[in-house]
Amino acid sequence: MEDGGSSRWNPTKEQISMLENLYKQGIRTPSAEEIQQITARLRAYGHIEGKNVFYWFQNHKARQRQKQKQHTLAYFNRSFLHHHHHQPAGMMRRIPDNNHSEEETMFDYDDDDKQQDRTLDLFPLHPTGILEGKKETQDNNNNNNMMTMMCSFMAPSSSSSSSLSTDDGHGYRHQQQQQLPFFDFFVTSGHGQGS
Amino acid sequence: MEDGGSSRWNPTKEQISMLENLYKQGIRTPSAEEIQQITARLRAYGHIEGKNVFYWFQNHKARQRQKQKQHTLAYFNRSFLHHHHHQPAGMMRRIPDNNHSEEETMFDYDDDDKQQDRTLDLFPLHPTGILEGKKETQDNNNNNNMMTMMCSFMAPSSSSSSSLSTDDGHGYRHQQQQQLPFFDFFVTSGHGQGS
DNA sequence: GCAAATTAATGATTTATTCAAG
DNA sequence: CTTGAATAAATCATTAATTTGC
Repeated sequence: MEDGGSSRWNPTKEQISMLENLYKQGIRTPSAEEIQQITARLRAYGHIEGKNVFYWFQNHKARQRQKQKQHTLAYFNRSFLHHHHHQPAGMMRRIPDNNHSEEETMFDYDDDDKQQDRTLDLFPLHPTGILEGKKETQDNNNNNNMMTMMCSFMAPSSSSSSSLSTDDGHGYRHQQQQQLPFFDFFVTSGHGQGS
Repeated sequence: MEDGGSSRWNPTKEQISMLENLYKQGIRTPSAEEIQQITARLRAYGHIEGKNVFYWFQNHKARQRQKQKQHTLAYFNRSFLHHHHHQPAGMMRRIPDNNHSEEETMFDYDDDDKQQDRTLDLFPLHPTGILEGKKETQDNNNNNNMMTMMCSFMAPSSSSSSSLSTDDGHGYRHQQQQQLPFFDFFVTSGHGQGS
């Protein structure tokens, strides 16, 4: 398959590179808006959707973490095997022979809860000045929260695709692909953010 | 608070009852469309959104499972304490004194992977005949998959709320509530399902 | 009876694990 | 074997039950 009906996103070099940059800059769990903008930017380099960005950060974070864990483990082991517990007092800092330029230095990857800085303008590229007048007036309308957001977009769709009881007459439900979708839901009637 | 600005969904008796019925009928991980319809139905009994239905099934499934595990454990223990390993040859079947009408019988709750039947018309109520002509032509357009679905609804929103680099000028990013949203993403430009 | 204090349920989010395409 | 995609497990947080002292 060329690129058209690929079942899974295949990021381009540029996209990966930019995503990694964002990651290095501290982005871990981008918000809805961030994902939107990131996606918009990366689209210049190839087909991409918001979910891809979302997943990418999920996976990258997780896998960096487990890589980190392994390295820490390895370090401990090696440390013990060679010159047993001669730690120079004060938590060790770095894997001696770790020259990977990708990982954060030992014990230095900030987990989400650690109030990471994220001091960045996400793209060192032409910042299209959009979205300037945004104060932190998050007081009432922090509809950053997806769900809520999505809900105002989708309609109950009473006549789109599959029926609630796709029965086929044999009493069996056709398991289309492998399992059931995912977190597929959303949808609410127009209740807005009443009151 | 009456019901207006509650931060979390508070299901009514009827809603819970109906959800439990659906669960008993075999629903575990409803698809996007199913959630939509379920939500629509349950809305008759009070405010509710798709995500609530989604979460409810997630939680209920998980918690039934762990309840099940505990019961199984309890059974094993009791079994061993009273008449040690005198299993009548052929995996035991049922907890003798288990009269709960809620749980499935021992070892009988079907996990998602077990090609559950789900033979049901979700609501024993007036089945509104909607969505009849639906063949299992899921071959190409199984846009059952949210993500994809959502993506066609939302626009890049280049001027809605927060900026990508909400910098405030101090180089700090305002942590508005407690953490970052959730699985907030979606959004793509109109790429449809162009083959 | 009735609130403040505690505990139990359960709705909502995040993290870990698994599955499968390339 | 890497990694995108999806689900399940663990966790957090808020609301309802329940208890307790008055």
